[in-house]
Amino acid sequence: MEQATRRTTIADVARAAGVSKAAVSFAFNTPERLSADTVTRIRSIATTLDYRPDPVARMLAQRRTWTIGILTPQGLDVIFTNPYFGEFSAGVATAAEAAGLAIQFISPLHGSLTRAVDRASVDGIIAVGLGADHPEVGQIRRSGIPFVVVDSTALPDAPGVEVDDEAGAAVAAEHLLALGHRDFLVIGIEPPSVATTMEPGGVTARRLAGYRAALRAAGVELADGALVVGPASMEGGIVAFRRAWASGRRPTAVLAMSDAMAIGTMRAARELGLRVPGDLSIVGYDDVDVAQYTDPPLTTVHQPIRRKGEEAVRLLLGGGRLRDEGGLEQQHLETRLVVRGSTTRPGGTVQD
Amino acid sequence: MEQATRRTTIADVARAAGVSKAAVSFAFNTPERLSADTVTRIRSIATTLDYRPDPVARMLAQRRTWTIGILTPQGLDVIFTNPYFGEFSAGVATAAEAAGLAIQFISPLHGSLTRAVDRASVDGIIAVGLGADHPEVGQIRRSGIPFVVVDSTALPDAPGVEVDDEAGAAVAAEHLLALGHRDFLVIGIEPPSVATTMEPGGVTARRLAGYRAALRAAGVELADGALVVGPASMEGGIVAFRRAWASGRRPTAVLAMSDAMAIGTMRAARELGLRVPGDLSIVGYDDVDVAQYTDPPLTTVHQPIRRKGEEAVRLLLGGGRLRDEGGLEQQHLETRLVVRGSTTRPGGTVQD
DNA sequence: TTGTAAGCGTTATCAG
DNA sequence: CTGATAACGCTTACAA
Repeated sequence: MEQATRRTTIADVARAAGVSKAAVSFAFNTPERLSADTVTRIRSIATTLDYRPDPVARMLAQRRTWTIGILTPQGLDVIFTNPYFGEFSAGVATAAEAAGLAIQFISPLHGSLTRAVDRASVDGIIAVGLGADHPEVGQIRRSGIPFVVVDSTALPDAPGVEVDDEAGAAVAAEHLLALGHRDFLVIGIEPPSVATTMEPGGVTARRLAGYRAALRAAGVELADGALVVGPASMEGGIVAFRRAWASGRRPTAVLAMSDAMAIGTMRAARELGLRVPGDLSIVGYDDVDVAQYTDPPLTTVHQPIRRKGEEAVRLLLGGGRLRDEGGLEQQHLETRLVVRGSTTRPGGTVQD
Repeated sequence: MEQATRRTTIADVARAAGVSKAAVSFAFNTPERLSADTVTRIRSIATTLDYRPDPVARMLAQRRTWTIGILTPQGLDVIFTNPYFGEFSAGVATAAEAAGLAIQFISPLHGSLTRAVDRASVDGIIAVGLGADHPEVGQIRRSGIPFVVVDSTALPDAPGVEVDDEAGAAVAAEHLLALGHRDFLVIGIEPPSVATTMEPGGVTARRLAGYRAALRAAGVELADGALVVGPASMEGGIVAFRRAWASGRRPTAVLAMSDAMAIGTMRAARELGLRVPGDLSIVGYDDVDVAQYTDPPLTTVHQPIRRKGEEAVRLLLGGGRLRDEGGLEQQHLETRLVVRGSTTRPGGTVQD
């Protein structure tokens, strides 16, 4: 990966045009400061010489990279294949592009997120799903780079965009309860650092609290072993459900904390001879695109994933709308239940 | 997005340690060139001052960005939500991370890919799905940045990684033919630039050629209007199938050029009251992760998506294994048919 | 309207 | 073995 020929620099153009480097710079960045024909002359020469300003030199001089970073504790390989992240990133990308900003993913480098943060050259950071236990936020704070957290109510002292995870979870449980279900299995998300699965403030803990609250209000308790966790992937859903089944659990409904896991559960259940939703009702979380395409289509808790990304960028750029007394900008987005075909009453027949 | 306090520079550390900037640099990059205790002293002072080398300054001085770019003609919003791209990117990311390289997505900026290429600061580029009509490859060539093309047999004079699209397509068609199908609908991919859908050398053209070859060998011709195209998404699949249906086509089997479109087709068919595969057999292309999770699981042409990404990085880094007489490094990967549940004989009963 | 020159924070060259 | 000093390519006061 070696450069072949030296590329044209601003000095080359300046020399060829018989002007100073500053003039060339002006010709592109602030043409109004130059006479019209100097501009055209310089530009035409630049074109001839195939001059393109070196982005790195420009970044150094301006001390701006025109790039925002998306920071996640997961590896890039899981990020890129996870539909939730995909839609979130799409949201970030849309807003970033509109602002002329590039985006860079900051993900553990050789196992170290800290190192990755140091090596990243960005003007701002959007941190996704960072638990309170992650030292990186301190690191970022110290570095003075503006940042916004997403899905991290565990960090109430940082600007961020959130969704009411607990309420969303409660509505999901209430739906199942209303259908008559009493015997549940909840499938939770295991964060990258296994030790912190139940970390207070984590998504898993928040959603679990929501499920529990709704259940309790209906006088039902979650049985022992009625919570299994795994990675937030379809495979993770399969494994989790099989494990629960193997350990003897026979729920009539499952509350999955992500659509991917719900889809995995659907398959695992089917392989076990269960019909969905006839023998087993399933509700997911997120409402990613694929949720509409499963068979049956997935009942799930919708959250505005793309908008989360867009709002995060807006906040980072200083356009936050909400600002509480502490000067903290936070954006709270709504969730809602989308009832599709994967839920029915216990022992109910398959409906369309 | 403004920096708060000025960050510690190498000069600060040098001053505090009473050494030159060069010494500080050595302490981190080539410690063996310094006496052991100078190194420890400098490092400890650096830690105290919370010094972290500025990545941009480093890039400028080294004239290396330690970043490779993934170039695509599609917008980031479609890239990030497309499972094929997701898996490909995951492959690139894996290999890049191992080599200590970051990755950057180069996608049309305000509609211009050319501009995006200019603004990207990367050491090498992996161009995905670039047609021969894209002027960007000329641009990149001229810039002297090393590059590799993927999915672009249209550019035989560039190093690249390919898959035998035609053969894969042929096998898919043969499978359906062997089951007894004679009436087909093929659902093709419409590239970002609509005008070039049938551009010679494009994926659509290549796969279509494969389908046709197999069909012809069996003495069947594709009827008029038996090819519909759309964007490579689930939604695109829905729309395409509905359009074909509306125009009166009643195939017994569909050959979809992407799994996403196959999944969309599956749903559209179901909504039209067709059973899959009973009334309609469907075979996809790619074998993305979700293909295993549809109901029925999707019969599809497998291609090693992640490996394509990994090989592309390897090629870019100069580790290509194949090298033809022209010194051109190319990697040809295999496809294979994966028969799952979405295909059966015409009018056949649903099988498990 | 245009030119000069001082950064920006590193790494690399080359004396000492 | 160590340390000045000059790049690196651009932007931006400040002068002219």
